[in-house]
Amino acid sequence: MHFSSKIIDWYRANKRELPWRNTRDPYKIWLSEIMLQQTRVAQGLPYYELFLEHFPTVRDLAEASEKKVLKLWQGLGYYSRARNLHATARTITYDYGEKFPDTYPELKKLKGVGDYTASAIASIAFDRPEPVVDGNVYRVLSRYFGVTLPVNSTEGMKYFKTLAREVMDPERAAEYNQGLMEFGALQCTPRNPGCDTCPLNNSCVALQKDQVGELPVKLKKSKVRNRYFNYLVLLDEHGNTRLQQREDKGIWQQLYEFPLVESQEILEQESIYNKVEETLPGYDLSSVSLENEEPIVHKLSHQHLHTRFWRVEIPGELERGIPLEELDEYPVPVLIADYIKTLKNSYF
DNA sequence: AAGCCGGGGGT
DNA sequence: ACCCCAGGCTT
Repeated sequence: MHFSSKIIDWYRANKRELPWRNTRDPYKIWLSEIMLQQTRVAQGLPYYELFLEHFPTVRDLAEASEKKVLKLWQGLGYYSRARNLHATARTITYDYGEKFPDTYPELKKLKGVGDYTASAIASIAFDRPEPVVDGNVYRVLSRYFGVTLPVNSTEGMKYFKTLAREVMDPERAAEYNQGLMEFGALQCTPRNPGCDTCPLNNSCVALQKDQVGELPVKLKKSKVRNRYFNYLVLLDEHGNTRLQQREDKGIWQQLYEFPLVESQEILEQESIYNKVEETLPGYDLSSVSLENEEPIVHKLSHQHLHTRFWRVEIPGELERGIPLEELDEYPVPVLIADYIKTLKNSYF
């Protein structure tokens, strides 16, 4: 039996029941694909349900504020996905008459829709014979066909895309694509793959050559950068604090955080005092207290953020203050959300 | 081609 | 500590 047929048979017997598999609505397919970029099904699933509750149609999403979209996205990471999702919802609604494009090249023009996602929507929602190549597919194909080309090199990406197209079943693209990805997620896993029970174990090149553990080949990984964050948590006598919005570069664009002092190394208390003096001239520094002596290390995939929170008690009423009760309306990074929880516990 | 962009879970 | 996840965008 052929590769694609075995994948589809395996899929029919082993597939998970997932909400976006019970629909051909391109809006829902698109939403699920954006959310699942670099994200596990288990992590993305609750967000998918949440978004459909708040935005049943693409128009509902288009008419929402970016702040609300980011708030609902909070915790899922890679926030440019949320901003692009919102922008594309508006494009579909206001420029495309609420109708999704149904071909690969047209889909790929949408913000946040790259090669993978355009292929996924074209095949799953519209039955186009477009092969998808995601992290699962790289792994399965490199092992089964014994391909040692680095999957994240330009040459490798072209090769695997071509290979995926050659071995796909164009008549059953939707099922084949989803089956191949599901197979990678559940059977041909990164570590401890289920080769013993694999329906392809009599023809898998990597298994025959004992190279399952070495495939797929990937090019290096970038180094982790250390950063030192000091957040000034202003608190006035009315229980107001202050947030500021992060700008158009770097991490957490458009999300909110407390006023930030960043430094190359861990700051001495003296330096923080100086910063407070600059910000609030004549301020009584005896009301500044360090919340956590041991920095909280918030780990992103490419940065470690060594973070201290300083509580700054403000006499009277703060300008541009936000009541603590309203803090949860603001989209914030997980690092800030976690601190806000403890802040509220200590305050109330 | 390389770097950047989150957060969580598995090993 | 390191790897991976239904990748895409910018430089």
